[in-house]
Amino acid sequence: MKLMVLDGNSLINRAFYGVKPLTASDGTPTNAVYGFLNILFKLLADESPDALCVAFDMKAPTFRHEQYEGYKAQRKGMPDELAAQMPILKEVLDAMHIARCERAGWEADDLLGTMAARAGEAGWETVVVTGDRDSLQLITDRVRVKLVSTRMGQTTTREMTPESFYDEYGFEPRRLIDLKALMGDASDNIPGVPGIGEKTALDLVRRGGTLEQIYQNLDTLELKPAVRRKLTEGRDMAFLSYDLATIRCNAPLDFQPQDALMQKPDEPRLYALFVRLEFQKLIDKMGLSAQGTQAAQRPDCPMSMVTDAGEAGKLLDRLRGGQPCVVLALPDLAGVAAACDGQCFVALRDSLAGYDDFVQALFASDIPKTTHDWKGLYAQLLREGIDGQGVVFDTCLAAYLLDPNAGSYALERLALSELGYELPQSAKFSAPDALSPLSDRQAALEALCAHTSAVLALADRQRLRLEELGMTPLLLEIELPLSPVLARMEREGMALDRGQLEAFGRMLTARIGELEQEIHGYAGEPFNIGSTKQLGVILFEKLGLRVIKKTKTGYSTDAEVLEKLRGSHPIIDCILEYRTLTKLTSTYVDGLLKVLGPDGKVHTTFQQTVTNTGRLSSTDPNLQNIPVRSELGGQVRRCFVPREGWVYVDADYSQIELRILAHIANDAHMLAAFESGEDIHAVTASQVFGVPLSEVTSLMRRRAKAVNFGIVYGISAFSLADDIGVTRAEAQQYIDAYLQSYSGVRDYMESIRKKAHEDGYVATLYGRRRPLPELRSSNFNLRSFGERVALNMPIQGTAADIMKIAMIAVDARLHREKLRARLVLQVHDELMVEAPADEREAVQRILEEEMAGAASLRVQLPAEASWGDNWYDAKH
DNA sequence: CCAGTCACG
DNA sequence: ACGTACGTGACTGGA
Repeated sequence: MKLMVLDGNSLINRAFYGVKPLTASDGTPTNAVYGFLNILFKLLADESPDALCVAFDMKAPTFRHEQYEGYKAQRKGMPDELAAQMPILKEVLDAMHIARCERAGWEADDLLGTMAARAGEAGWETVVVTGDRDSLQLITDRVRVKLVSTRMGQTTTREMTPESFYDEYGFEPRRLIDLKALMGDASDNIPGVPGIGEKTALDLVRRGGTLEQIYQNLDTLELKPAVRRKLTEGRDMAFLSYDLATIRCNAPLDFQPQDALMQKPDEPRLYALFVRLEFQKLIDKMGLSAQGTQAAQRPDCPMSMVTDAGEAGKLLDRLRGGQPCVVLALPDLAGVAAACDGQCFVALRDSLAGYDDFVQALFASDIPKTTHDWKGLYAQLLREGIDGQGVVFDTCLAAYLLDPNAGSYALERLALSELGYELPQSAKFSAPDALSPLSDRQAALEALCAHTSAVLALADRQRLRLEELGMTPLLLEIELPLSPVLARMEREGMALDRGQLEAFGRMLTARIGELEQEIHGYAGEPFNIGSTKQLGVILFEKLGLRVIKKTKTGYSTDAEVLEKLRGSHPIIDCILEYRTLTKLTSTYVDGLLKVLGPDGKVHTTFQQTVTNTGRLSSTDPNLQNIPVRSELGGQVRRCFVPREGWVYVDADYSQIELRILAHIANDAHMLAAFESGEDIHAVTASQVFGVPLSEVTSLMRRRAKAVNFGIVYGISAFSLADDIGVTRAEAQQYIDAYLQSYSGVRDYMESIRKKAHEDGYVATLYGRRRPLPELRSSNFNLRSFGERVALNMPIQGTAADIMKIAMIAVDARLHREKLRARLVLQVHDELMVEAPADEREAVQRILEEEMAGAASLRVQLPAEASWGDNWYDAKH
């Protein structure tokens, strides 16, 4: 039988510092509880113990060792955000029916030791879980200790047994007490022997054994005189420290391991708790539901079926000019639901004569409508040949604007977190067979109505919030009008020359085969080159190459490492080429062929609610990362071809991010540099290196370019040095010189940091926000990350806003001028249009004008258009 | 399902 | 003294 005991304080501490700040909507911090539970679930999965108990420290009314008053007196109090989560964790554990253990005046590790001892007497084995190395002294044949550490949300546990302990320390676990008695422990306020540090203490314990023995043999042990003197003088301290360091296994517990047997959780109670804490992932994972709880009641929403043309007409009249109604559609537009005034009307294609007319009148009109995922609905309408209009609000886009960090905007989730009630799964009505005669049609329609009315309630709340935050224009003038543009781009797609791509693939495959032979030859054995684990063994163990960098799981073999190993073995060049080629085949050749449709085109999906900065992203396939930087990679772009007689017209912004930085920082020098039309990196080089523009070398320019990038990303000397291969001091000099020249940028960097700390968020020129809970973290790394983001997001985000404005304008102008040309792609600072050859010049002009004209800043935002018969040529 | 790697801006 | 650049998505191998 197996007992698992957890050090609650230690683990929640690790979780708090290791998991990025999370709060429920009401501001309750939840990250530590969340992190703790994740650790707990992982442990349960790994160990499946028969019994489980979590121990907590409890402050003693008086100090435990009054002889030494300093003890624990100065241990730093925990931060408020952590303290607030302790009672929550205990509540969760209670709801999970997990035993807890605390005793006034006893620390968690004493309780762990005591429980482990009792379990041992009862013939059980014990797994002690903690983040604290002190507990390693508890290790015996029956007691293992798992050491947990968490960083950046990743939890790693290391298991320590008597053997592994000995391997690491060179003595038995119990001797850890003697070690600490000698060297002390600042974090636990154990004084130790003054003047004895880790090195000496380790040596003493390895050679001398217990503290007792060391002092008995003080005269015979071979010791430096100074050490002998310190030991003699520090004798009292040593024995006091020994007591302090000893985990006491005699806490007054009447504990038997059977008392802590695993039990089923109180599901309704746990569900309610998790809803309050907004732990949707855990709710899903544990399959919890509201059964029997009093979650907020979903308001009733009476459903009426629209079954004849007369009713349909009356409904349309009622909707015209009224408050915006919520519209949701079934797959293939098999039915639509429209909700207003707490009522839900449903029309189905198979039960309403004149359904198509009704749908047309509803959607291709200015009847004011609210949607949830307007891009998706617009695409559905397009497939039916309807040009959707009149959408004045979208709860999915609004939720994204209100919290771009949230990750998912599924209605079920939003209803739970914003409205406090549970919604039936949308699969109930959106599954392919939801309306088939075999299914519960009534249930499906009721679920649809429930969703519709949730959108109605959600929209009311979001409207106010957006207004308060000044983001209404962002929704109404940018995101909402962009959705149809994106939907049409996706539908348009881009044609691929299948034959050419396949031929390229065959060429790559042939070469990959050769390389594989060669690599296996060098290695002296066949192995899987794609496995970093196997590759690491070959390179660093068999061939004995230098280890440059490690990952948390083993040797690093990334391109940067291999680049440094170049020349030390011919296998390296082969591996680099192998990597490049396999990447090309698997991701680009095979990957694109896999999603190439029967129409000979790939149709990407533009994600409008994914990034934290306001950019778009592209999936299935991702067309925003098609190779361009390498010659060979360019072959893939050559396979993207417009239809016969058409061309691709491509335009990109020149240095949009640096220009936006110049504007936001209002930096006179940088503005002047752009005004002059000179090459910005060269100008920067001239400033940083203090040479006339004409004497800037290509090396200087390259370094200055890296500085410019660094500034936009929230620079540090360390990373810059790493990037351009100079010393850290040199990199710092460059940065200093840069900030001296561009003092406006320097001031901006200072003021945006300050403002971000004060406000807890940053924003773009157009008011798009990114909350930065990281800035309130007591974790240095997280906080630094927050500060870099604070610098970068306004720049990257403003560029994204401007590009979106340009897309809407380009699209509108192509239509207005009755051109056949259509937008097909956006790659952050680049737009591509497919145009009939005779529209080419007009389209070039439109792209350049609308992109440059999308914003008026203190700098121009020039865009340059070019064209070609394939994507590669269009860009050059 | 995660880690490592690498493609893009 | 910390450990480092911002934003994405797809593929592979291996728990």
